Amino acid sequence: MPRPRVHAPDAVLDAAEELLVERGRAQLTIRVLAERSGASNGSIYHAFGSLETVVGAAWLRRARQFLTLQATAVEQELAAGDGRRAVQAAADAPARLADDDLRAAQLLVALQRDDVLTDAVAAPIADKLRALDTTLVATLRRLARAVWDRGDAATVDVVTVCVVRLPAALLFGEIRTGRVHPHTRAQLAAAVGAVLDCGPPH
Amino acid sequence: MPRPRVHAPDAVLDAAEELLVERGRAQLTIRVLAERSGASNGSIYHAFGSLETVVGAAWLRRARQFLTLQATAVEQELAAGDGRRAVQAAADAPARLADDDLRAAQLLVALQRDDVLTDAVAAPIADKLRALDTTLVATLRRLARAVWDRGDAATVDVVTVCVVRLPAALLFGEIRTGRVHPHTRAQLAAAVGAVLDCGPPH
DNA sequence: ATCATAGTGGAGCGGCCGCTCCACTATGAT
DNA sequence: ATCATAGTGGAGCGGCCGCTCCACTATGAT
Repeated sequence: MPRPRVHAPDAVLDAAEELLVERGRAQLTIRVLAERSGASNGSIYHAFGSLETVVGAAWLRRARQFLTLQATAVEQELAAGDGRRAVQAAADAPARLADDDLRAAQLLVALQRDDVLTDAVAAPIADKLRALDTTLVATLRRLARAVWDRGDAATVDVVTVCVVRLPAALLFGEIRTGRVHPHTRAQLAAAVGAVLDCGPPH
Repeated sequence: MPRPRVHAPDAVLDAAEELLVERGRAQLTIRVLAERSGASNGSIYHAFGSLETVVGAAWLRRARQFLTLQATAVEQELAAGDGRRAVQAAADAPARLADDDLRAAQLLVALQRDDVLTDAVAAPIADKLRALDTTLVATLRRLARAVWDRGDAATVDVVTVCVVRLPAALLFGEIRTGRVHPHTRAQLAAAVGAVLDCGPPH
């Protein structure tokens, strides 16, 4: 009964993604997005409600892609029974994503979770973004149990350092420039191993 | 012969520092800075020329403080002849700065070099900021030589990972929240050791 | 043919931004 | 006393922002 869409929402997200990777969040304005995507200001607001919702929805697609890839890699190593290697695989996941789909990795590197999940993100997208936290924490706890037979806060913190902080330090810059060196991945695996060897606080 | 200053430029930098730590760069506007520092819009522009110059000058003070502390720690370990421990000391420098002067560390964590050194920074401050790069690279090369008797790009890159990237990953979040745990410093030392053991690419 | 309605396009509102402009002020030199 | 001048204070300019508003359109149902 209504007029059909002429701008697919996904096409707007694609344009937003390009602009976020090329120019960063601060340069993504509704006017630039309208020009790049071909959709008018009015269409974008009708479909999404706010610019931050567009950013949230674009990020959500890629974060899901990443977590799926990461979970697959983790399950594979856990099936082989090696908790330590599972943590290393989880840490290496951003590098694997960059191999598979550089733009996906570049979007996740351009914008962190807290940059995305702001008050202006519409509830349906915000809820889905928060659901990703639960997924990630579940993976982290699973890894902590695999290494130490414990999934308490202290062990989860150690795994978080290995799987979130160390990859950000070593890989993100190279993903941004488009080339992840094998040597950097080896350094990451070594650093993860060393942090795991420290164990949780006393 | 002229009218004397009623607002010391350092007091404006102090106010800018507070605001940067408390609210971040995006919330630091000339109006907020004028209100907090007590200096008027006109005074601030007369003294600095642009808001980005204020930010640059505030950051410069703290970056110098940090590099001095870091260089002292490095020299001490190099005098003892242990290149590996010198790299670990350099990596630990942000944690030591946080112990000495939390606000200094928080400013450096709130803003990275590239956020500060923009086109709008007045030449005298911009030049001094660029001079810090030279100082840091000299330290990195010195460390590379101490570990491998080489100061080429490949070895300097490894030291950069140890001294710049790993501390950012492990310490910055805790500095932001105001409490650096000893266990985190131990993890950092272990990760630095592991990355050094990898050596430069083949 | 008419109607209800989701979607479209673009003018423009209100607000904040960095910065400019300029009348004015407080000093030391004469 | 007068003057030159570095510094002060604040009004307000021009520009960009996110977002609203609303007349209009293209469709399927009747």
